[in-house]
Amino acid sequence: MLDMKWVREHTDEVAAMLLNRNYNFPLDKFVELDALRRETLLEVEALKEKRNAGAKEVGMKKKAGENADALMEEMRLIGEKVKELDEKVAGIEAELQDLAMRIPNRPHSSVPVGADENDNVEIRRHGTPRRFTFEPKPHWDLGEPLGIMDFERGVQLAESRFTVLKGAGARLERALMNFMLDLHTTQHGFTEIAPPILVNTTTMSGTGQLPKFAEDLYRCANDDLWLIPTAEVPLTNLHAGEILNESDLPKYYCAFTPCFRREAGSYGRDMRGMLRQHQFDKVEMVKISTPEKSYDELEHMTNCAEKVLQLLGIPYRVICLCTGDMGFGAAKTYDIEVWLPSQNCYREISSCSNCEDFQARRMGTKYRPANGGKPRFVHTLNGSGIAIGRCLIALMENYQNEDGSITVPEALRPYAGGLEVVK
RNA sequence: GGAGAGGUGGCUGAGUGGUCGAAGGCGCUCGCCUGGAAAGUGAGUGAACGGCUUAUCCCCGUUCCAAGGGUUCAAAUCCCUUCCUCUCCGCCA
Repeated sequence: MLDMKWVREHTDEVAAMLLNRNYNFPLDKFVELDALRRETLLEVEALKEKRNAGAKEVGMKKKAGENADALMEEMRLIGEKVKELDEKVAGIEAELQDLAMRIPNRPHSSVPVGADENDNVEIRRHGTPRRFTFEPKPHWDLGEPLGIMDFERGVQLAESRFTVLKGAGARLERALMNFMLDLHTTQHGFTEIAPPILVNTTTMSGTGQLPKFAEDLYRCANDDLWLIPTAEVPLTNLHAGEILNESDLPKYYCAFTPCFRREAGSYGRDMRGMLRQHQFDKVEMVKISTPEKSYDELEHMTNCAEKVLQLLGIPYRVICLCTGDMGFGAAKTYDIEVWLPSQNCYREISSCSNCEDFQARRMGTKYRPANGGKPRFVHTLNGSGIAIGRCLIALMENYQNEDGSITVPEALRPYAGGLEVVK
């Protein structure tokens, strides 16, 4: 959520920002409603002031043994008017709040302006895609013969976009999880968290998944609970409603969790294999920072995600998303894309974003500056560190051998019981 | 799920209809005291929204004692609903 005052005083800038993001938003209605809110508030507050003074006077008269009937009647009438106006204000505020929650974050000035993914800017590449002496297979043609991936049974147990991992497939999934968690906790200073995977509506709204993106989420119909689409949600909300001390910052959290996404609107895309699943595992990183440090923290967090791929020896590139391709709550986003030989292109495996104070304002997370000033909103960052399912795919495809076996990267072997080759 | 107790400021803890944003204590900030520190001592110490304003300073107003609703001229205090915590019982990985 943006600062309402700022929006009010910078409507031109907001309109331009919405345009850059390809966003359709009724800004005129918002401005109009905001003015009406203040106007009505002024009216009702004046009446309340009168009523408060009157009530006090009634008290004093009664104590003095005087008759206060006329005054009480007058205050009763004011009370009725107040109630009426209070309801009006509440209605306006609810509508205004709902609108405000649907305005996307403002991109940082360093973000390239562009319409879609074609305007994203490549920042750097690492590793050289391997030159195969044979035709590299897609992961589904590797996984099924090896007996480590079962797509049919995934569908049978749930529906399409679910996969069963078996034997070495499941083992590698678990190895990757432990490898990434150990790296981030022991080398990068993150505190490991095991959070709830079901969260309530307030939590889901804090990070911006609600109210706008309910269609993308799985919901528990009998409870006010939703399945998380990423551990960003519980991790970032860990300090919702709190005022932290500056000395407590920055906070580094990471967690392994399954993630659940309905993938509404992606019918037909990446239907084969397990590139795009309704359920997938991920190690997520979250940072809570002061505004001054948040962009340095973004660079560092992106490096932490890259380190995973570097150690596994998988080629990747880092791109900076343009204004039109960025997510709702992000002010700046780096995507990390891994090389997939079967597709002959780079595919997203991690997304690292600085949300600045966008989520903090929704959650109510502030910090008290060390110099004792007023509490300020923190900046929040999140990044995949990294998506495990896609990492498994990338590993399989990049490390495949001509006979269909897969060499396990050395860095992973200690986590896979010494397994060197899956065959 | 059943029975009971309770949810007040950064913490602790008073407050059962009126001048209570809320006593006392702790903590914190500033000052005094001290060679310095402790102890002692004096003062201060919440947030949101709106108005005023060059100003996120002041000042003024409104709101906030788990959340939402109700009663009343007036609610932290009375009533209802929900949520949460604790104790006991039941159930359970």
